[in-house]
Amino acid sequence: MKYDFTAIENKWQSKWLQQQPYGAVTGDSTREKFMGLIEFPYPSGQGLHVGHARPFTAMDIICRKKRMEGYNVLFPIGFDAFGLPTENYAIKNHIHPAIVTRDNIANFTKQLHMLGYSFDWDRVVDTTDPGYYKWTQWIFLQLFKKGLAYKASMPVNWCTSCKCVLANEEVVEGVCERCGSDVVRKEKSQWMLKITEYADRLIDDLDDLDYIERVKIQQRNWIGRSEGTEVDFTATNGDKMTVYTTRCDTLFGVTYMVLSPEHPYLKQWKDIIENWDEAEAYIKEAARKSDLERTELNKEKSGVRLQGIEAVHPVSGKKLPIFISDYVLMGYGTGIVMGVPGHDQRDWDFATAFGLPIIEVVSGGDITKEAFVLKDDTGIMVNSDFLNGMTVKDAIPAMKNWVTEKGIGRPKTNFKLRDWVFSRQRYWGEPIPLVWCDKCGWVPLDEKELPLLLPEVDSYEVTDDGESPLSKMTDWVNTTCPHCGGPAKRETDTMPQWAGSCWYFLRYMDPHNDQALASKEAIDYWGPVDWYNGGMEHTTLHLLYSRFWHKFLYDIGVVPTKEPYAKRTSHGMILGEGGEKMSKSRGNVVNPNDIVDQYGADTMRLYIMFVGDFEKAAIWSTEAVKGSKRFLDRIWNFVENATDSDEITPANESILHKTIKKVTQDIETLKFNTAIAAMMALVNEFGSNGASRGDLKILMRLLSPFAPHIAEECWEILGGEGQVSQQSWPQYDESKTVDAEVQIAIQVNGKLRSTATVPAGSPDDVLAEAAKADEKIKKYLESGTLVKTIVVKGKLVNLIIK
RNA sequence: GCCGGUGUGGCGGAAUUGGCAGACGCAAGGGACUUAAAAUCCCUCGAUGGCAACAUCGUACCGGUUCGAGACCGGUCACCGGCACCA
Repeated sequence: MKYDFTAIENKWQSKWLQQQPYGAVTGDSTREKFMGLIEFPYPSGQGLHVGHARPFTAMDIICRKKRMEGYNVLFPIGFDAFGLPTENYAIKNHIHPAIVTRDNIANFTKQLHMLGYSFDWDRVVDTTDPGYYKWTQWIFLQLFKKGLAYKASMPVNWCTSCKCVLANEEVVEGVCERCGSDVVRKEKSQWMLKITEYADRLIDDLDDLDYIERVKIQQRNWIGRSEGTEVDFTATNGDKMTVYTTRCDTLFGVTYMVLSPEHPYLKQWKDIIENWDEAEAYIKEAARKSDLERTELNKEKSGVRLQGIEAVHPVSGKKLPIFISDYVLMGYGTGIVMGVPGHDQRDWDFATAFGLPIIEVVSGGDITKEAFVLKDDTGIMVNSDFLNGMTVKDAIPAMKNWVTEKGIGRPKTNFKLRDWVFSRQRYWGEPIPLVWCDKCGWVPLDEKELPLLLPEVDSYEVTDDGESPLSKMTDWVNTTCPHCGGPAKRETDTMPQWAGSCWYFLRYMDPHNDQALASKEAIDYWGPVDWYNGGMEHTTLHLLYSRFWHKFLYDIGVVPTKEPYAKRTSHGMILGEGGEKMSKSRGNVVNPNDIVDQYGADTMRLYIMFVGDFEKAAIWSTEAVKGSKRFLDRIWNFVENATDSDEITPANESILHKTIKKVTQDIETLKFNTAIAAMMALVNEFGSNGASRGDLKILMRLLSPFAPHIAEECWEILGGEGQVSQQSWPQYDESKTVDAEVQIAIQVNGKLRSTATVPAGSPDDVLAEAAKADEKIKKYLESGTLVKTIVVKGKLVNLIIK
């Protein structure tokens, strides 16, 4: 009989649908718990693609193995369903986004069943379900009550096409991450979350986490902690001009000061600044430029020197010219920079462009050619008063202490991380549960009022002035103040797509709870997530945001752990046949449905894991899928013709133990490709030795996490008890993984000249003798003198002959 | 520019972390079975030379350490990802 994958897969999938065998049991103290997490998908209209199948299959394999090892496994799935594509589709087709979402989720669910994933289907979450976003809103209210959510008017990233603000993390190379349109700075009043308050903890707590190193590095770089010094300069009108510097040792090298064009001093100084027209024109020009233009022009330094005001050096008392220039960012440090052209290349470029003096305060470079920027802190201070003769390394703390004692400065830590712009001018997101009252200011809704439901609107389109579609719903907007009962207006912006995913793993632990986001017992039992695998692209977005929210929930006593995820790994992308990213426009997208139709889900699963190193990008090849199918065909054939014995075939014993060992270890280290290769090698060996039912039953247990349907079917054919997925994970006996005889390499002067077979565990001198006795080696021995013999146990003998 | 990562047959990729380079698979070639094809099974498959046993070369490039280097060290190049005027 042929391997009829369609019939087999349908049979087992409908059985699983009925039995729901993968339910997790909260509170089971008889077994160790394991929570394996994948990033829940955004249910797009295109459905599941092979890019999902890779991480999903991987975690499914891990969880299936953990179950067989006796763990109480929670492997949940859900849908991160708020977001722009759904809203845009809804606008275009005049369908409510909730209906679009429902249909897409139904399609995804079907596809996930089709691939045989062992999710706990009783715990599905949907971020757009009011029963879910009630708690997203609840967490937001707690953030608000603790002062971590605030509304501020500031220059924000504005996508010209989405007509919506973007978080810093959503701007990639000056354009919108989602649509690729230009991003400009726009002054807008926005809800912000104080993630910066957690910056230190977000960095420091990484040390104890089992995250792959590149994730930690990327988060550290993104948060960008820098230790430096603030120094107070003064303006001639008496205003304090505080700067931030990491090189306070160069204080005597300052020849000018620069303000960011957005600096509030500029408006204050309007009447003092004699060339205000010129300054104002520059400020306006800077505001008009998109981020892209601003960085593209970074070779040519531009700026305006302010007339009528100067700065005073805090030590020398010298007058210094003040400039405005867009190379100084308002969002970092103090928005004012001390210009040290001798030792900072940007300052050097600026000073050169404006003909400003360049003073050398660290010797060792040629400051007439370029700034001398130290990398190893070993330069010697010159022209620097009491610092002269010191190394830079010593001068930095010396100056830091000195300015602190004099009261003109202080140590300061800065971060690149900015607060999180949290509001979006969009319909399809969680409503922000706050109202504005002219008397009371921003007032939170009573928690009993949650969820604050999204109202029905006539149009989902943003207004041209960039207001949320909700702003037009006057019935909804106009409300009463929960505090004073007077007239009030609701916030009409919604939360960003990232909100719902910040805490979804907690909801999985207790998804039907209507009293709390999850019960304490459930959180205590399941948390933290034992293993979270996801894409690198979320490292400085979702992963960082959810660590932030979790730390906040820890602070208010909702969760017992500081960190949400104990372990984080990451998979590589699946590229199209030509080695390029899969995309609709390139037409190289592979639809898993087609592969399943043609070869079956088990082949699909096997291939996506066999395609290459899980952590690296891999190129899809529909041609190569056949190899995985052939492997399953061969297994099917062996099962149908199994030798009539439940014993292990002696000739297969050693390779069986080796394969168990290899597969067991490789799953833990994400080496699925070599685990499958090992099983293929085993089946090749069956080709020479034949395979008994006993041999094949072991293979089925190893195979079942990878290819669960065929493994169940074969288990049944082989007369196994129950289902193979309910069996224990096979154990290997180390002593049986060793062959009786091993082949060793014989080298002469480091070059392979022969091989020999010796009994396993032979002592060194036996190996040496075997090597010397080898027929092929004799001529080398005769050609010179043996001066040294190197023996590596069980591996090789190297004869040094001169 | 800065921070990561990668570079191995025609292709995807292995290599116990310093010990037989190319496991496993795809493609290709040859053979068996078949009226034929597909499927399946068997063999070959880094390069060069040789009838052959075998020899020489070979893991991006140059150099080094070592009895021995794909792996370690120094330098160079290429590609991929992230950040990018962060003072």
